[in-house]
Formats: sequence, structure tokens, C-alpha cells
Amino acid sequence: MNKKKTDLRIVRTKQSIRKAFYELIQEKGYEAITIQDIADRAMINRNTFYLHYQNKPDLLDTCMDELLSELQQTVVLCPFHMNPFRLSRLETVMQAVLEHISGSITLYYAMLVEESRIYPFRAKMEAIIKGKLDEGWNPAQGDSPLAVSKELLLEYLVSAFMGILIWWIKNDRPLSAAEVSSQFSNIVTYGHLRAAGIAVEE
Amino acid sequence: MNKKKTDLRIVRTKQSIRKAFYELIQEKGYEAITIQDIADRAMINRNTFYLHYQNKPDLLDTCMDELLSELQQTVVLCPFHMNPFRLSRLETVMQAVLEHISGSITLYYAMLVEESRIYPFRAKMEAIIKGKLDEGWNPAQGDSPLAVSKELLLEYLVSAFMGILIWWIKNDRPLSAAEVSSQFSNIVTYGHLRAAGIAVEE
DNA sequence: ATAAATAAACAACATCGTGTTCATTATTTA
DNA sequence: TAAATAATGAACACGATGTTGTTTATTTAT
Repeated sequence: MNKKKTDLRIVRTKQSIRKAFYELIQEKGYEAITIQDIADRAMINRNTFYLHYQNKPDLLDTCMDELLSELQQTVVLCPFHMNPFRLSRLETVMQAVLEHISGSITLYYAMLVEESRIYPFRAKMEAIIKGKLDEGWNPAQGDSPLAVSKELLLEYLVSAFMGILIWWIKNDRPLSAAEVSSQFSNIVTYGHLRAAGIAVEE
Repeated sequence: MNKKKTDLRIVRTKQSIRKAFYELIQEKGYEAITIQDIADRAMINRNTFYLHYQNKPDLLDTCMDELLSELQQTVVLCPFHMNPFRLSRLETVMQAVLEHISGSITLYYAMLVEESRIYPFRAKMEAIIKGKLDEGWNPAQGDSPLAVSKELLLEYLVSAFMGILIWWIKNDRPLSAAEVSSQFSNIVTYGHLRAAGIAVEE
């Protein structure tokens, strides 16, 4: 029952390090940041940095986890029971994600667009989305001539999902979250031809 | 009409640098490579490297362009006139790409999977695919209720395309190029529900 | 074949960022 | 108020980068 009393100094220092780091990522990109940059911005000694993080990648990992756990929360809260492959459900998730991202848009921009050297971030996001889409999966009943593997389909959906998302960020959100989500759903569900308004012969 | 006689030494040196670089990328990943590594492997003086390339990113750029111009060739040769959104055409392109990649699979693996810090590569590949898909585009006639923006649809297709492609590489090509391409086409064209064998109500 | 041109090698150097060590100072907790 | 410990500051070794000369080897042109 001993509440771990973390030294206030530690909390303060860690906070200012992360704050500085987030700012710098958005300003100059991850690669260009030096530990000294972070120390300067956080107004601490460079040495102090090493008291709390192993190195730059370590800090990045921690920050990514922090950021993504918020996204995870957002996604978890989405109503998405039963069959997740129905139109409205997919649409709901995408919309929730897009709106959440809007809250930290420049940071997500830096993480996903500008500096995609920050590879693990995209991968981790995909894992989150994938986990959601995987809920309540129902395999094809019987053998449809078109039946595809579950893995491939999941990958397909997640990739398209992330692609649209990044496109949306990159282009400064040209459509509303609702519009994007709706169009995405339409293509996914009805196929690209019908979605584009082209008649499709059976 | 003066054939530029490039000094043989230059050709030799450049070749061995690139060869060394390709090998090292596959062995330890781009980030971990030092100029000295390249010089050692290419059996040249470290200084000589700087006689031909500015720095590591410069070398990477050159090599990427080299590699991607081959891909470009492959894609250009694909029969893909008229409306590119018909099933078989899309399938054809994907299959051609997958087969081409198979020829340098470990290198593509390093470029796209292992070390996705090499961001521009994926982006450039996407641009190539996108360019191909963009050929002979016909916008929706009339206003279908589902009509989506061309840009969004292109982004959707390219993202799903690249996602499947990377998935395929990452998982050590679990299906044949033909099977993957066919399944991809089915999902794209008929929507994920019907492709997965789930009845879709209109 | 030989001389001029130039690529490559070799050594040296300044620069920068990293990560560590250690003694000292400041702050917090008990 | 004392003990614990976080933060500072200086110093250091290390490794990689990119540059500058000088010397050697190879190639091209005469």
C-alpha cells in the first residue's frame, strides 16, 4: 500500500524533456535533434537527460507509447461489436481516429508524414487499427468463389485505412472527417468501380 | 558527337561502392552503415568515397533511383490501356510488380520492411504505382450517390496495393504472385464483404 | 612510348555528437 | 534538521564525419 512517492524533481524533469522533444520533432524532425537540443529546450543539463533515458531512440519509444495509448483509448471506446465489417462500423472507427488525430495534428504530421523515418510509429498505429478490425471476425460461410484469406483482407483494409489517413493529414484535411470516413466505407464495401460511379458488370 | 570517355577507374569504383552498399543494407540496414564500412567492403580508401558521392544519403538517393527505374520499366511495359480500373488490368500490374520484386527480394525487404527508415523509397514506389493507375482515368458519369473523389480513390488503391505488397514480402511470400493479385483485385472490385464471402445487402 | 592529366591512396586534422565518470551543489523526503 | 538523491558542471574517451594536402598509380592523349 505504499504509494510510490516519486521525487517531484523527476516528474518535472521528465515532463519538460518530453515537452521539449515534442516541440523539436515538429520543428526540425526526429533525426536532426541532438540531446543537447533537448537539454537546452528543457533547460536541464545534458547529463540529466541520461539520468532518465538511455538515448534518443529510448525517448522516442516512450513518447510514441504515450501518444499511442491515447489513440488506443479512442479506438477501444468505439462501438464496434458484432460484425465489424458492416459499413457504418468501419466508418465510425475511421471517423473517431481522424478526429482524435486532429487534436495533435502537427505532431501526427511529424510522425507520419514529414519524418517517416520514424517507422515504428506507423507500424504501431496499424497494429492498433488491425486489432480493432479483427474484433468479431466471421469467416466466409461455405466457399465463395471470391473468398480471400483473412490475413490478406485485414492487411488490405488496414493499409487502405492508413493510407487515406496519411493522405488526409498530408493534404491538410481537405474533407471533413465524416466525409472521408464515408467515402472510405463506400469504396471498401461496394468496390472501387461502383463507389466511383462506374457501372460494374457481374 | 564526342563519346564521353569516362575514366575506367571511376566506373569501377562507383560500381564497387554500390555493390558494397547494397550488400551492407541487406546485412545491417541503412542506418548502421558507416562510410568506412562501405570503403572497406568496396576495398577503396574512405576518401575515395567522397570523390564520388556527397555523403550517405546522396548515395542512397542514387541507388534508389537506379533500383526504381527498373521498376518503372516493368510497370510501363504492362498492358494497361483504356480503363485501368477493370479487374484484369489491376491484377496484371500487381502481378508484374510482385514478380519483379521477387528478383531482388532481399533488397526490397531491406528497403520496405526491415528498415523503413528509408522512407522515400516507399513514397517513390507509391508514386510509380499511382502514375500507372492514373492512366486513362474516367470520372463518374452523372452523380452516383456513392461517388468519391478521384484523389481519395487513387490514394485508397495505392495504399492497399502497397500494403499487400509489403505484407507479402514481410511474410515471405505466402501465396503466389498470381494468387495475391487475384485476391487483391477481387476485394478492390467487389468490396470486402462479397470478396470475403459474406452476403451483402443492397 | 612517353608525357600530361587525373583518379586513388595515405595521413592528418578539426569538428561534432555520444555516452560515461566523478566531484559538487541543490532540493526533497523522512 | 539530517540523510537521501536529483541535478549540475567539467572532463574525458570514443567514433564518425567531412576536408585538406601530398604522394602514388593508372589512364588517356600526343
